[in-house]
Amino acid sequence: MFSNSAKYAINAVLYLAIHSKGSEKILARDISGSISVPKAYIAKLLQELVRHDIISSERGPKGGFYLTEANRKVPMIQIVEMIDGEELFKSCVLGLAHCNEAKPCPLHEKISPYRWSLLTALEYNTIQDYADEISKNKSYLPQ
Amino acid sequence: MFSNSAKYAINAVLYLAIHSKGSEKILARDISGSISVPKAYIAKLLQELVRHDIISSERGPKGGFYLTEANRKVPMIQIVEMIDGEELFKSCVLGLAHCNEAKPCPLHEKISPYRWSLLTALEYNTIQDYADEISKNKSYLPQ
DNA sequence: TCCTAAATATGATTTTTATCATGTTTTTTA
DNA sequence: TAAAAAACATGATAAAAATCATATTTAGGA
Ligand code: FES
Ligand code: FES
Repeated sequence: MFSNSAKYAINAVLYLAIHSKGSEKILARDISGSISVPKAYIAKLLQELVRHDIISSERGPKGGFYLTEANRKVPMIQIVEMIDGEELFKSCVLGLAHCNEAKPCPLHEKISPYRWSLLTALEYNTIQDYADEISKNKSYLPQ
Repeated sequence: MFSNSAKYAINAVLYLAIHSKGSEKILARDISGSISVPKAYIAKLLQELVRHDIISSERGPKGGFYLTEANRKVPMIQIVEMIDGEELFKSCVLGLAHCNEAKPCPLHEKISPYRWSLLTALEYNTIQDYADEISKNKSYLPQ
């Protein structure tokens, strides 16, 4: 479904959302440990998330990663699309040029309503929305 | 979702189901051309499908690939599992040890209906079922 | 101002997946 | 019984994804 990188990025961002209150900063090292992804790997992903304005960072001692209010309002889909691209939900599961209502592949009818609802769930729910669910123990993070 | 190999295999098998009536055999070369996958690549996949009793073949001149009645009754899921493995539908999309109803990850609720729809569509429908839909122009194959 | 701790930039390596190639076996047919 | 046409087996190469490494820049604090 998602690439490893996309999974890791989602985990990292949600970890941040839950653990960095206000301007409290979290180190790449700590995120790495908590979500069990090698530091060098997650660091690279975090840097790209910063470049795309999905999370925020500060360098130097006392630096680290954190989320602004604006960051918290970013829809989840942006994390996925940053890494796996926009085609993920738009391409046909069997390889038709584009998923096509008019000339559907054999699996289209069975899956597209559910696929569409997944897409909208990622489009209309923000990082904060998902973090809230975790805080309320309605869902859990890996580890 | 599926690997390229799995997509190709599904396409190849459905092509076979539609074009090989009875004991009529289809060449790897023809399948390759029709579904736009390099011959050497699809040939390798076809051979593995034969080894798993999902399709049938005969060597030599007048040889080729075809489907027995038994082959036509094989559920689609077998093609996918042969190639992408059984974990595809059982593993958590965010990396929890296993997809878990009791302790779900933040995306579980959103994604489960999609995955479930895909899984059941593949488990409860046979190769022939899908071929019939295509023959009745209710769905189409790539290209 | 200098040292240190952090992110950042960049690129190298490894692993996996996708693709290509080539020789071997089987079977039909002349 | 020889030639040809097909699948089959095996492995080589290429491309992409995942992982690791290292030098640079920035900012805080002594
Ligand atoms: S998923 Fe194949 S056409 Fe929509
Ligand atoms: S728990 Fe993550 S997909 Fe079910």
